[in-house]
Amino acid sequence: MEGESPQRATIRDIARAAGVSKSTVSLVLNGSDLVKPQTRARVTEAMQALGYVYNRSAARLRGAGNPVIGMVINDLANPFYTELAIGIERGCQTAAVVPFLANTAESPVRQAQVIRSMREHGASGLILAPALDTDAAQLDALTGALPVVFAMRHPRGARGSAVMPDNRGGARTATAHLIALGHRRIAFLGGMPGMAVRGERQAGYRDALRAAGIAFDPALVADARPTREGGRTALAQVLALADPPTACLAYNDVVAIGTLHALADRGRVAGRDFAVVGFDDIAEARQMSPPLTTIAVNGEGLGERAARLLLRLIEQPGAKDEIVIGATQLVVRQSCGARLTAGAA
Amino acid sequence: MEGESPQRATIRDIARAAGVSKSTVSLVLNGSDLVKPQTRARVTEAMQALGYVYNRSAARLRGAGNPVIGMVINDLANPFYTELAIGIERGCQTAAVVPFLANTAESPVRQAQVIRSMREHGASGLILAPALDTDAAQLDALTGALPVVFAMRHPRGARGSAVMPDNRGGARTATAHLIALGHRRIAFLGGMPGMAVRGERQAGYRDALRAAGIAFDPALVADARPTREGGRTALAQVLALADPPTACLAYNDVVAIGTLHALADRGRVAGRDFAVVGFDDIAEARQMSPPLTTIAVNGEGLGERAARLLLRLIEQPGAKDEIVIGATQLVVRQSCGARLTAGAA
DNA sequence: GTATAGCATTGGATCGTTCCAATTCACAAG
DNA sequence: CTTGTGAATTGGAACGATCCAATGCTATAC
Repeated sequence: MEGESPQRATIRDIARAAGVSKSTVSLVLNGSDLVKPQTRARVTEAMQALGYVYNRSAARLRGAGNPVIGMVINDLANPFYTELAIGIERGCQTAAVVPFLANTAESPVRQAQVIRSMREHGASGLILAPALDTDAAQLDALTGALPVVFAMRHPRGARGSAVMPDNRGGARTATAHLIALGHRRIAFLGGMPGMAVRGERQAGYRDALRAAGIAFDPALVADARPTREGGRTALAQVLALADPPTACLAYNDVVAIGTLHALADRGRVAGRDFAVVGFDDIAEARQMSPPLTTIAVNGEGLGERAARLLLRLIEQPGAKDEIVIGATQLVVRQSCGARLTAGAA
Repeated sequence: MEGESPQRATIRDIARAAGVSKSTVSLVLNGSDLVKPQTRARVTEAMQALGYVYNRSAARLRGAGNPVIGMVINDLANPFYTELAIGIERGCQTAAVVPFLANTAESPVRQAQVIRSMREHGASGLILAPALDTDAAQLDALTGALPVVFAMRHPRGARGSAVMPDNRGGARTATAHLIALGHRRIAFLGGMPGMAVRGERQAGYRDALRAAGIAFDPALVADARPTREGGRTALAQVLALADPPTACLAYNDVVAIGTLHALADRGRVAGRDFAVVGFDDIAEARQMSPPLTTIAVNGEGLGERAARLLLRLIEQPGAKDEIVIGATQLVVRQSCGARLTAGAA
C-alpha cells in the first residue's frame, strides 16, 4: 500500500483515468444529464479509485457551488443558544447549504474576527446572535453588503433582518400569571443594565404590574450576569430586603435555575415557599425539581425560521429586510406554585 | 450613496487605485517587509476605501494562507462538549488558525456529511468527537490522509491521534471514595451498552469493587440514555430493587444531575439519604443543590491540548500519531455526603 | 562615467474548477 | 452522397490570489 495519495487528485487526474476530458468530469460532478450513463459510471468509478475530494475553493473562485452561511453565536455555553444553533442547522439541511458555526463568547473582538473570517471564506449570508455591546456602525462595516439575519438581539440601528421572540408580551404574561396566583411583591432577577432583551422583558414585567395597579419597586430588580451563579446572587440580594418578594420572574431560564438551586440551599421549596418563573423554556427546565414554569420561546423554531429567512434573502438579493417576532407561550409547571393553588381551589 | 460595491473588489482593483501592481498588493497582504512604508500606507488606504475583503478561496487554491481546521462534535447539547469546543477554540487562537465547528447530534450520517464538507473546504486537520456507532473503516476512508485528533472517544481501529481522560482511573477513584464513605451497594447509572467510554468507566467501577472485596451485582447497573432524563429513569430503576443501593456513580454529570433532581422529587436529600457522584465536572455541577461531587476531567484543557496536538501534526506531516490520556481528579462537594461524615468524625 | 550593489516593484504562470463555444459523432432524411 | 440534427464531448479562457524570476531604481564606490 505505497503511495496512497501524495497529492490530492484533481478532475484532470480523474479525466485521464476515465479516458474523458476534464469538462466531462465537471459535468458529472454537477449532475448534468447530458452525460451518457456509461460515461458517468466510468467517471464515478475513477473518482472512487483515486479518492477524489471536490475542491470547493476552486469552484467558488468561479462563483459556483452551494452557498455557505455562517452562524455566529454569542454564548454556546447557554443551552438556549445551543438549541437555537440546532434549529438553524435543521433549517439549512433541507436546502443544499453548509452552515458554519462559531462562538464569540460575548466578545465583540472575537465576533469581528469571526465575521471577517467567514466573509473571507466566501459566506453568502450570516445569522448573527450578536455579542453584548456590539456597535451597530462597526458591525455594518463588517458585514458589508452580505445578507444578515439577527437572532434574539438586534443591535439598535444595525442593517439586517431579525428573528426574535415577543419578549415584552411573554414577560407580561408571566408576571400576570404570578399576580393571578396572588403575589404582589414580585422580583425581576438577573441580566445586566443595558441588555436590550432584558429591557424588553422588564418592560413587559412593568406592564403587568401597572395593569394590576401594583407600584413598581426598583429594589425588587436585581442585576446579575445571566448565569446560574447570577441567579443565585440575585435571589440572595432580594431575599435580604426588609420586605422581601414572594415570587420572581427571572431574566431567563439559566438564571431561574440558579434561583431554584439557591432556594433549595436555604431549605425553601420553590412553588410552595417562593414562586419562580423563567424565560426561554430550555430542555433542562422540564427536568428541574420542581419543574420550572417558564415562557416558551421555541429556540429551535426561531433558529429554523432564521435559517429560512436568510436563505430567502440570499436567493433574492433585492428583498427587503424583515423582522419576525415569534409568539411566546406560558408553560405552567410547578416552580410557580400554580398546581398547589389549583389543588386548593 | 449609490453603487456601494456591485462586485467584490480584488487585488487588481486595489492595485489600480493605489497605483501599484497586484504583486505589491499581495506583498502588503502578506505583511512582507520588502514594501516601502509609504507604499504600504497607500495600499492599505485603498483597501479601506474600496472595502476590500480577502478571498481565501483564491489563496488556498495556490496552497497558501492560514490552515483551517474542523471540529466535529457529537453532541453540543451536552455542556461538557460545549466546554471541550471552547477549549479547542482557545487552543487555536494563539496560532493563526481558523477553527470551524459542526454538530453531528450523534448521527453518523450527518457526521459523514460534515467531514466531507470540511475536506472540500480545504480543512488541513480535524478534531473529532465521534458520534456513537461510528464505523472505523468508513471513517478512515472519509478522513483520508488528513491529520485527525479524536477527542473523548476513539473508534476502535480508526487511524488518528487521541486526547481522552483517564476514564477507568477516574471511575475507580470515585467508586473507592464511596466505599470509603461506608457504602457497599453502589449503583452504576446511565449510558448505553456498547458505548466505549462507558465501558471504561464501568471497568474502573468494578476495579474498585473488587479491590474492596465487594461482589459485582449486575442489577445495580442501569442502562439509560446519557441525558438528565436518563438519569431520572436509571435512578428509579435501581431504587425499585428489593435491596436498593445507597449510592451511585453516574456515567457522567448530566446523568448525575438527573438523579439529583429525581431524588429531590422523592423528598430525599442527596448526600444525606443517598450519595451521588458524577463524572466530567461541568460548570453546572458546582451550582447544583447540593453541589455535585464528581470526577474533574477538565474538558476545556483537553480541548486545548487536542488543538495543540493537531497543530503539531499539521506542521510535521511525518509525525507519529499519539494518544494523550488526561489525568482526572476527584472533586468532593456535597452530593456524596462526605462533608457529613467528615463533620461526624 | 561605469560598475555594483541591494532594495522595491512587477509580469506572468499557476492552482482546480466552471462554463461557453466549438467540435465530434451517429444516424436519419433528402 | 450530402445535409441536418441533436446528443455527447471537449478545449480554453476565466476566477483571485501567490510567488518566482526579472526588472527598475537609487545611491554609493571606483
